[in-house]
Amino acid sequence: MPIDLLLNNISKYIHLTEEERSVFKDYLQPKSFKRKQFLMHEGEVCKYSAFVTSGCLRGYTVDKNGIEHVLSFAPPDWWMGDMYSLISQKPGILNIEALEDTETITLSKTNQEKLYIAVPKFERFFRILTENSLVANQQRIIDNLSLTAEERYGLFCKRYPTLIDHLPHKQIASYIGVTPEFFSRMRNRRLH
Amino acid sequence: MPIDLLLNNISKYIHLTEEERSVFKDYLQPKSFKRKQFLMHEGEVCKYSAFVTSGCLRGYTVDKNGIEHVLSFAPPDWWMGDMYSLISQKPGILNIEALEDTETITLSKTNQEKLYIAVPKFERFFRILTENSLVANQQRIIDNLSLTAEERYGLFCKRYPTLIDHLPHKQIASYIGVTPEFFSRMRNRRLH
DNA sequence: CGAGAAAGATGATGTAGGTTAAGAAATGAG
DNA sequence: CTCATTTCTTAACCTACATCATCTTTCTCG
Repeated sequence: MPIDLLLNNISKYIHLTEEERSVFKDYLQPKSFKRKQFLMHEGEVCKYSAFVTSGCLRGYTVDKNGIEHVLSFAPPDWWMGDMYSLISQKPGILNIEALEDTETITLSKTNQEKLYIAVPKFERFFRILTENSLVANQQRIIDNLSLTAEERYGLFCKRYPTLIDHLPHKQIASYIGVTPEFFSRMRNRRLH
Repeated sequence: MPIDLLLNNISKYIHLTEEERSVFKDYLQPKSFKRKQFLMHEGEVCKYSAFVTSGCLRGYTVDKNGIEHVLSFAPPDWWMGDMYSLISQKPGILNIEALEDTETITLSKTNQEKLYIAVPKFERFFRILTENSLVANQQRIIDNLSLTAEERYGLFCKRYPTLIDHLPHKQIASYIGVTPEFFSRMRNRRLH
């Protein structure tokens, strides 16, 4: 059951009673996306966060030259959303697209707020989730400031081994912050 | 009173009773730092977060070539800490230093945990704080991926006008991700 | 399974920003 | 106030990575 993946994930941080679990479930809604389908486009207000149970999502921006920049991937067991738009309820900056057929469990912004009131423990859960995400983002900033592209690629391979042979190279290149051409050259160098 | 700055800050996100406010105060400890004094060095476990009421702090890492990279500044009304170390209680990666004589109100990790239990509302406060911080960090990643150094400098000026004529140029250069030499050239170009 | 599209590789050339070095200006401890 | 230290500027040269163009390989969806 996909929802077990989510409940299991949550149980790492907070303990839920059977009652609370059932309240929580009522607030959720499963959503499926076909490859290349979008969860949201920039300029729209983000209305829910999505927990991936199978497949993979990517969130990216498009710069003034039309070049895409990947902010994050969401393989199974990860949450995805346009954080900025979710919390401000203003038009978002991210495009979120399914890289392959993807199953998610979504929690709408309104239900999330209801959940905080019905089961305050979830304040804690999402606080911890956000803290972890913040730390990962801070580390990425430091990496971007202090490492070469090649070193960042090495780190990516180490940190996300499952993603490496799963994603198109150009997506990884974009996440790391180089062009597909340079990425190709880097990889060739690595194989001596 | 410095603590009013903090209470005022908090009241933007949650409402506290007189009772709760007083519990909160009991968990706090004021700490002063002289210019160039360190709150923590990398490799130490971070034991508290600091809310700045006057002065300014900076958090930075040192790369393998000995070059410093500024992750964040904390002027008055901002929190500072090594998030990674605070939540994991493992040796931290940041050096946190006072850029000038600085007054802070600190909340130890242990008191923060007690606070969550004594006044659960603070789960919400710190969740929101962390969410905002996450959004700012995501934006910085996007900026680093998609803008030139000159554009990032422009943004910095717009977003942190008070910091601009307050901080040594080399610190801003480091935050933006360029060398002091290039920063100097950029600034000259701007003045035509 | 086959055609069209997308992804990847490779070479030639361009450029944003780094490095090194040295002098000028600002700053702060005594 | 002053000298030592740190910060800032300028200039010549260098390199990691981008761009552009072309070709090959791999998908994908009818």
